[in-house]
Amino acid sequence: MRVRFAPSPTGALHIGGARTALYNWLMARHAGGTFVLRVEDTDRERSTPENVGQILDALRWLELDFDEGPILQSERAERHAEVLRTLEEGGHTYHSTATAQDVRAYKDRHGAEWGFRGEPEADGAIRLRVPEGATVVHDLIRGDTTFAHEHLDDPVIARADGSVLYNFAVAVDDLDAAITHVVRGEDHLSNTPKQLLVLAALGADQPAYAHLPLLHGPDGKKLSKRHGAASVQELRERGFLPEAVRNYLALLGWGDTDDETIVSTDDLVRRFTVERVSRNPARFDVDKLRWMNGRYLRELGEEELTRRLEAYTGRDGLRPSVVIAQEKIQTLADFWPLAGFLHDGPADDPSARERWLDEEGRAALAEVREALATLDAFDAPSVEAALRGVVERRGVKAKQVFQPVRVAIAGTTVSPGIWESLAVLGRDEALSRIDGALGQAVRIA
RNA sequence: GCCCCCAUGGUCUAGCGGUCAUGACGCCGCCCUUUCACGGCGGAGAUCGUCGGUUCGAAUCCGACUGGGGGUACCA
Repeated sequence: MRVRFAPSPTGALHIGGARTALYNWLMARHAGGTFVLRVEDTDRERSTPENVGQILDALRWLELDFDEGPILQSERAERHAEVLRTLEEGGHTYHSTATAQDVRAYKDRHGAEWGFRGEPEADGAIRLRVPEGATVVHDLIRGDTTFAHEHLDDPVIARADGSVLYNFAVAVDDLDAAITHVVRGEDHLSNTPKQLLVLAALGADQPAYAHLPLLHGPDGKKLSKRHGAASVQELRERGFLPEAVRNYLALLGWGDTDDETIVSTDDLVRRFTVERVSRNPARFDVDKLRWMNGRYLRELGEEELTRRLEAYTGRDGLRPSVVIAQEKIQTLADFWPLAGFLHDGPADDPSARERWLDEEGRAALAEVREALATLDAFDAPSVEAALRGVVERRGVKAKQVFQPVRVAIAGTTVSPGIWESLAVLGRDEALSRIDGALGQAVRIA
């Protein structure tokens, strides 16, 4: 099996493209085949080297390694010209100066359902002669789809200057790369007969096809940069893990008879078959990805999670705070807002201070300060015992004591466990923050 | 307009002629509990887009319609 991923570098790699890449990669790894990367950069206006770099970057981050390529379509111009000549010599093409308007006029005359047939001219663009009959696309996901040739326009396969167009180039490139399975988005289904016609004119065998349903945004509209985390780049910035993204994307449009939702990449490779890909378009649901990402995050283990968090935040010495914060975050991006106070001091949340550092709260806080100052060991169990002692002595609800302490050291009402946090801070820092809160609160009051 | 694809709770998905229609996210409740989470338990939520047909029996097969999507470029 030889499959390929053939993005056009007209922007960042979006999750739709990422999923297509993933499915191709899974197929190749499942079958022990070859995964080829080809860059379709023949769009002279929109393709840029920076975009090519972005795509390679995205694939690297997703850990979808390719075995051959990247093949640049733009570097195959000579070969394309050669094949074009073969087609001309075989009488499969003709020159035509007919424009889009001419095609429309033709349909006005003959009926909208009839494909355009031009008259051969001395020069102009090159059109492929569509023969009589029909072309059947045998799709691994959708079954057979028949396209009657009479509805198909004679497609332009090369410009007047000889530069070739997409439907011609893909066919030739897939043929030359000996691609056995063409797996791509459903937006290509309607163009497949044109490519099949090129192959037929060349007398070549056709590869197997599989057209994946398209991905939509959360609002059901087409996915774009405007809607949610649409690009791979953005997913990375928002703190998602590549392994979670692979799992999520694999299940977005593919299902097993098995009910498992968390499926490791190894298992995906083992179980994935393109025949089981769904025919329905799917919506990208960030909430489900977040949930899944949290699952993966916690499975990483403290050491590895710390490594990733340090790489993500660019900070060192995070291990202790990672340990106490890990069960409360779903993405790498969630970490700092939750646990940053352990490193950079309390956050500033006036409404939290107002709510918890009132007279009552300050009194509790002062008593906590006493208890903590005289503690022998300053570890989580000891701190907990001390705080609970204060609760008991004051005869109040636990939160009447704990929340003021939380606000004092974190600045907000949301944080990791309170005694774990105190222990991570250490006695000196903890007392100093409590003192700070007491002083500050007094000034406010 | 023309050609093509698709249709199971809000979202993803199982189902392949006979099930109380599966599981997950999300949502609600309870438990756990120092906040928020995590975890556990339970719940609400689907006339299987509509209509017709085939059949003793249709989510499952056929057709029409409706809705959504894609293509229709000298873009990819």
